[in-house]
Formats: sequence, structure tokens, C-alpha cells
Amino acid sequence: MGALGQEIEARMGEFTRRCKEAGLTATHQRTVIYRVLVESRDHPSPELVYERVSQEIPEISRATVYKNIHTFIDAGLLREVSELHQTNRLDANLERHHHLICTRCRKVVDYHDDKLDSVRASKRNPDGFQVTEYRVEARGLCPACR
Amino acid sequence: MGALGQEIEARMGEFTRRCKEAGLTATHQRTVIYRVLVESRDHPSPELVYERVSQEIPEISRATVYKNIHTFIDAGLLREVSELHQTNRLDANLERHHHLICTRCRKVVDYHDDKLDSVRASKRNPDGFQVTEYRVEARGLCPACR
DNA sequence: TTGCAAACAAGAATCATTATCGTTTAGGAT
DNA sequence: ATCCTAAACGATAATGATTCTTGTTTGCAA
Repeated sequence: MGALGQEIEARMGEFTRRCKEAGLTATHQRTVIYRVLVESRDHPSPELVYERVSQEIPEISRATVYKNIHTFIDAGLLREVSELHQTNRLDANLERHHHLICTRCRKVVDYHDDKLDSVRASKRNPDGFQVTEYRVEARGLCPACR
Repeated sequence: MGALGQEIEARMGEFTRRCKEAGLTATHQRTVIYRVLVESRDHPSPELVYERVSQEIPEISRATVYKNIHTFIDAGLLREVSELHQTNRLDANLERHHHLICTRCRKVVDYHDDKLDSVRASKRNPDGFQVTEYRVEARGLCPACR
């Protein structure tokens, strides 16, 4: 088994452990869903996860995949790349700025900060990406949700 | 007129100018939609924009609002807070890291960078937010899209 | 083994968004 | 001022992602 395989094994071990901690049954469906997630390097959508899991468990239901993705997120076993994926959120402020995002109520507040404006990656073209803009998301709780 | 009113006026002037530049007719509908966007400090969803515009133009169609929002984005008059709003995108990597996001194909790549890990706002609790995490989004074009 | 709560599957329902299509309108050419 | 054409619009159907509902199955503890 290669280094990647070992890492996946390690993550699956952590999965089992965390399920116990959270009082979750490590069912066959959950195990396959989680392994697919760990093996996927492309930040898949739930739909794509469903497709991949379906290859192994053809009779699995979409609801099971979607519900367990939420379960994993709640248990801290999985994260969302962006918390603002339910609907588009618009910003007519054209100046360079960053955002404060409340993880509970999804409130978004513009945040201007020269210090953050100067953020740059260490490498010139990380992973071959031609980066045109660095944006900082400060995630946490807004005053109302604290 | 207060300072805020003046800023809104300035933005509406810019709107008219940019419409001309882009060969767009500054129709009544577009003007109201854009003014609502500029006046909204809460990064509204298209649906919320539709509701607000409907107060002034009850007979406006959702399609008009949605289409013009795209038109404004294409013309550089408006931005999206997150480009990943069409569907959820999952991340089973629990280590601290950041993301490279291709604005063209929506590819997301994990990016580990100690320099970015140390990013912090200048203020302790900006706008009263209790910030638990800073994430950097490096936006640009992936190797395939360049 | 019995029973109960957790998990599941199937499919309907919802929500946001986009596409289609017929009508209206704005602005340049006449 | 009138005509013409493309751009805009409105109504509404369609799509895609996600969530909800309901009935069934399964894991595990008494």
C-alpha cells in the first residue's frame, strides 16, 4: 500500500473512532460514503458523491447520501468549502475588501483591512494556478449569534 | 443628503456610465435593480433583490432580476461573495489549509501554506464578530483554463 | 427474542435558478 | 415623425439541487 493508501486508512480509522464518540453507527453506507469523500481530491458536490457511492451500492438513496453528509459535517468529520452555497450572495461594493461571515446565520459583512489586502501565497503560481486575487474570509459568529 | 446618500448617488452615476460603456440600456428596471443592490448592505440573494425591487415595480419578472444580475456581474458592476454557490462542495481534509479556486471551471484545490495560516485581521473582534478562523481563497485560473 | 430508536429507500415536494417564447420598447436609420 | 431591428421584458415551464415524508429495515440492548 502506498503513502496515499496509508493516509486513507488512517482517515477511515479516525472515522470509526469519531462515529463511536458521536454515538453514530458506522453502517456500511456511511463507511462507503466517507471513504469516497476521503478518496475524492476534487471537492465533490453531494450529487457527485452520490454517483460515486452508487457505483458501489447501486440501491443507495440520495437522501441517505445527503443526510449523512450533514451528519458528518455536524460531527466535524467533514467541511464545506464555502458556507454560502445555498444561494448566491451579491456584493455591489467594488473596492478591494474581505468578508466576515457568520457560520450560524450566514450574515456577511464587508471588512476593509489593509493588512489583509497584502496577503499573498508563498509561491508565485501555486499548483499552476494563475492567481488574480486573494480574498480572506473571516469566519465566526456575528454579534447577534454569539 | 447624508454621506451615504451621496455615495449611492455616486454609484448610480457610475452605473449609468458603465452601462453606456458596455452598450447596455439603462432601463427603469435595471436602474431600480442596481439601486437596490447598492443600497443593500446585507449581501442579498437574488430572491431578496427580487422582493425588494418588487416593492417598487410590482409587475417585474423574476427572470428580469436574475438575468440582469448576471448582466451586471459580466459587466463588472457587481460581484458574488462566493463563486461556489451553485452546489455544495465538500472537503474531507481536516487540516488547516486554504483553497485555490478557478473562476472559470470552479475547480477547487487544497493549498497548504504556512504564510497564509498566519493571516489575521488588524482588529481583535472586527465589527463585533468573534472570528474563529481565517481562510484564504486564491482566485484565478487553473492550469487547464489558462 | 422483543422492542425501540436509528438508519434507510423511495419518491414527492420545495427552493433557487435557468430556459423558452411571445410581446414590448429603445434608439438609430430613413 | 416613422420604421425597423435588436435588446429587454414578462409569464411561465423546466431544471437541478436539496429536503421532506413515510413506510420499512436494521442494530443493539433489555
